[in-house]
Formats: sequence, C-alpha cells, structure tokens
Amino acid sequence: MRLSKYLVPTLREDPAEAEIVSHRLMLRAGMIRRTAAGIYSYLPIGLRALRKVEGIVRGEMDRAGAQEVFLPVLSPSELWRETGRWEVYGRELMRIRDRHDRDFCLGPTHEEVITDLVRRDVRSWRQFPVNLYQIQTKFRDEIRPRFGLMRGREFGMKDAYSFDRDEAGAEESYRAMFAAYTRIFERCGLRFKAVEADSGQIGGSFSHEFMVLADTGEDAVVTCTSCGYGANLEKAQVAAPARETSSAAARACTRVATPAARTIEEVAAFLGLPANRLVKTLLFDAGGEVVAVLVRGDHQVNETKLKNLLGGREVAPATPAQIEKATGAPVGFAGPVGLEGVRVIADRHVESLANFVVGANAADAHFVDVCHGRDFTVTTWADLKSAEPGDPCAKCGQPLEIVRGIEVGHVFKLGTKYTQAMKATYLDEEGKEQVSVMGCYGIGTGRTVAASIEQNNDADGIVWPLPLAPFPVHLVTLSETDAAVRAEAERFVADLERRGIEVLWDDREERPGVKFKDADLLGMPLRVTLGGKSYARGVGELRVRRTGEKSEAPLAELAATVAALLATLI
RNA sequence: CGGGGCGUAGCGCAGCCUGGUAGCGUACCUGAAUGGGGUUCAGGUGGUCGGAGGUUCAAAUCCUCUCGCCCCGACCA
Repeated sequence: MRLSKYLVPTLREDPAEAEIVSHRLMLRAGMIRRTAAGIYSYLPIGLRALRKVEGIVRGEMDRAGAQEVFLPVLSPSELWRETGRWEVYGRELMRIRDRHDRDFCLGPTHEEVITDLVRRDVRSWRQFPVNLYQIQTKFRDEIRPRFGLMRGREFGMKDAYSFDRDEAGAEESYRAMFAAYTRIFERCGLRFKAVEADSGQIGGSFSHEFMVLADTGEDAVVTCTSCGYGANLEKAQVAAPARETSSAAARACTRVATPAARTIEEVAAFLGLPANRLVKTLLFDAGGEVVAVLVRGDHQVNETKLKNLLGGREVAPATPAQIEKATGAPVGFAGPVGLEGVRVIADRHVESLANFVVGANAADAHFVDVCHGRDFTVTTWADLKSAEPGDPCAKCGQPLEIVRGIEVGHVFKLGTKYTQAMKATYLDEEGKEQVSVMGCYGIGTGRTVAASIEQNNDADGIVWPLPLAPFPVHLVTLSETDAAVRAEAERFVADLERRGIEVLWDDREERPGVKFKDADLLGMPLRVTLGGKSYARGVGELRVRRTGEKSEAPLAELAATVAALLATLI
C-alpha cells in the first residue's frame, strides 16, 4: 500500500482530549477519529489492527469448535422482557422506538437473542454441545465513556454462547473457552492474567476476567505472587486473620464525649488512638432493609462482597435520613451497641479485636473499650473488607499485591438463568424435556487493540507486536525523484507481495526526517529504508522498531532477508 | 447524576479581565532552494470565535439560557 494514496492523517501534536497513551497514539497515528462521545470511526490503519485481532479471535474460536453467526444489532423488547432485563438493565440499554411505536434496543450483549435462536432450532440432545459466536458492534450507553476505545459506548466485541445438556457439559465448554482465550491473548503478544471475577449484570455462577496488565487499567487486580491466585479487587478474598490471644483483660465499656468528631480520622486524632483500634459502623440500604456493617477503622467495605453475602440484593450507602432513623443520631456517630432492629454484619478482622471504639448512636459521643459478644451481638461474620496490598492471600496466606488491569475478556458460567427464563429446552434420550445449560464469553476487540498499545509504545510512538501490526513492513524510500531507486523499490514491494508479506510504502515526497518520524509513530515491526546512498552501495537498510537494531542486506536478497527477520520477531 | 475545566482555522493555542469587527505555531496549497531524523524563504487557502437571546453606537470579549466535549467521583460486561 502506498502511503501517498492512503488515508493516514498523522498528527504532530497530541489532541487535547486524549489522556492515556493508547488514545493519544491512535489519534496521532491516524487510526481512529472521534465521531461523538464514546463513538469512534476507524480509519484504514486502525481498521487493519482491529482486523488482525479479529483474525486471531476467529481462528481460535473456530479451532475450539465454536461456529460463527451474525446477530442483529437491534433487538426487540419482547425478548428482553422475557428475562426481565428490559427493566433491570437500566439506562445503559439504548432504547429505540420504530415507526410503529415498537420498542427495540441496540444490543449491549446478546444472551436473549441467541437463546431465542437456540430454543427454536436446537431441540434434541443429539445437537449438543453447541457454541455460537459473532464479532459485532455492541452499544452500551455508558454513564461516562472515556479513554478512546478503552471505554466506548459503541464498541467491537466477540461474544460467544455455549449451550450444553447439563452442568458437566457446561463445565467442559467453559474450560475450552478459557483455554481458547488464553491462546488468543498469548498470540496477541499481550502480558495478561486470568483472574476470578464477580459475575455482575450478566449473571451466573462463576466467571474469570482476562486482564491485560497496564498502569492505566481501570480495574484493580489482586494477585498473589506466591500461589498465583488472582482476582478482581471487587471479588478478591482476604484470609481471616489469626485470632489474637490478647493478654490484656477486657475493660469496662465507657461512653466518652467526642465533640464534632465524626470521621475515623477525627475520632482517632481526638482520642489519640490509631485507626485500627476503631471500628467503623456503616449503614447500607440493601434492597429496602437497612443493615449495619462493621469493619476495622482503617479498612474499607467491599460493596460487591456485601451484595453477594446478601443474596445479590442491590446495596447502596444509606441516606442520612435512613441513618438518623436507624441510629437516632446524626451521621458520624453510628455504632452497634444498643442498635435495635438492625442486622449487624461484621468483617472477620473485627473478630480479633477487643477494647475498641465505636459510635454511641448519639451526637458527639463514642464508646471506648467495647467488646463484641459482651456489649453487642454480631448477626453474621464474613469477609467484607476490600483487599489491600500486603493482606494475606486466602489461598496460601502470603501477602497479596494489587496491580492495574484492562479487562479484555470475560468468561461466564451462566447456568440456566436465561434458558430457564426463556424456556430453552430440548428432549433427552428418554424423551424428557430438559433445560440447557449456558455459558457466555466476551472479548473486546477494539479494547484489545488499545490494550496492546498501552503495553507496547515508547517516546516515538507505537511499537506493534507482529501479530497485531497493521503492516509487518514499513518501506521508507528516499530520493523519490531518482528513477532507479523508485524502480528498485517497486521490485522489492512486488517481491514482498509475492511472499505474502504486507508492506506499507511511504512513497510521499517528504523529507527523510518526516518519513522516519511517521514510521516510528506508526510503529510497524520492521522498517526498510531504500535511498540514494544505500542504493549506490547496492544494499537496503533494515531496522527493527522494538529494539532499534539495524542491519543491511544486498538488494537482490532484501525480500528474503525481510522474511527471515520477520520470522524472528514476535 | 455531583464536582472541576474547556469550546476561537484540520491539530495545538493566544486574544476575553479593561468591548472597537480575529491572531500565532503547525498542517494544507503554489513557487524556489534544500535533500538520510519533523529544512528554509516567499506567496496563499481556510474561522457566522459551539448555538440562541439580551445589554450596547459597537460583542470572541459583558449578562442569561442552551448544546457539546474533557477530567475526577458515583456507576458499570
């Protein structure tokens, strides 16, 4: 492809709107342009990178036995009403009405549509297992789209759905997809980790996220370097602490005045105690019921853990009015002692404490030397704190680390949540009707491109790993007016194309500096330079983008040398 | 939705406080020189200053409303 005829509008400066490196570089390299908030157009170079990811995904999905289909972008509301998600999904579901006033939505995911398809056409146990996938545009009306392709409202996604006769089959399908995803991200040249995740809105019993490790990632990933345990922060378990055998005798609980001291910091400072001697009492509205949650003063409540503990009910911090009603005191002085009619749920780290400080359910007052069991009763003990670096791993007890990650893939075991609701049944060997068991598996294709750039760039621009590179070879010709050089370049390009090697040829009448800068910015793995000077010596110059390593090859062997060099790159 | 910021040429910005009819860099076009890491000179194209209303002899500038965008938070496969 000749750059002089190719729409690659590179920018010399960073657009002001772009914050993170992948977004900046994709705009500067002329890969994408913003059309509206969270909605992007792909230009030729960007589309090529996307197609490379799609190609890898398609290859591995096919290899894993999944079959490609193509579902509509627009889904009728009736299907979503069957599963209740028309109401549950909320404002993120982009709703549309047609000219006959029928309700539709832009598909944010396709469980309903695929289940509808399967329930009609997969009727016999002989047809299982079945795994269908598509690579398609999704739309989710995100509250706050950001970071270019990283969190768009419209985005490319590969979504696959498996249907099995029973739980054991579903497990097998899940394992196959997990393995396929691992191969996909390995082939993309990404550094990633598969971690345990909360199953969230899609629902289901079990899931893993594939996280590309990058500091700009929106997710916090908890990892154990010792046993390999990994989980999204919202899911990460923390080992219960060893019970302290406190030699200090329990002292009698006393009430102290703590004027205007509401926050943990204020109370700790006022009493001259470290925050870990205090116990926070946080009130949550859990689907209408107000519950009290106790964690150590220096810990944070993990709302996802709380939600799961309460059977999946939506939880939100209680409003000031709810707090005052439940405690009889203004916000900032809640405590478990004498708290009537409210369930008390406590983190296990509170269990080992004695003689701690809690709010007194009265303005400007706290209790000190409080002991649980004696001064109040805990309804439920549970792991509720957010994991922090250094916390003991729930699997092996070694200290946990927290790193940032970009979620590029997610696999779910859905069970019968959708098949039950939509009556996707089949007849087994005995002619009995059974509900099929489902799994779903997603990969953000555009996000994978962005994640790759997050991991592969330097001060000069993108550094494509070979599998995702829009072109493996970037030819820079100098001396455009020199007919001999030009003829040699044409021979070289034809030679590469015969070998099936795609080449981007910068044949523009630009000065060398401009061409080299653009070549660095675009980041193709191998740059070949052909100019008057090297031509006179009968050689072409090669430069590896990632290492800067330079070499030369005689013109007659240039294409063969390129092919050999590419084989050594990843 | 709460907090903060920004809308002036394709991109990056100044001008606004203190009203007088728009400018810089870059990109783009033409010509000349140059020719191996964003070259130089000369000439040029391109903007209803996000939109609407108001104040005023006069509004990019002041006031009101509105739309859009970015960042933080809440939220989220």
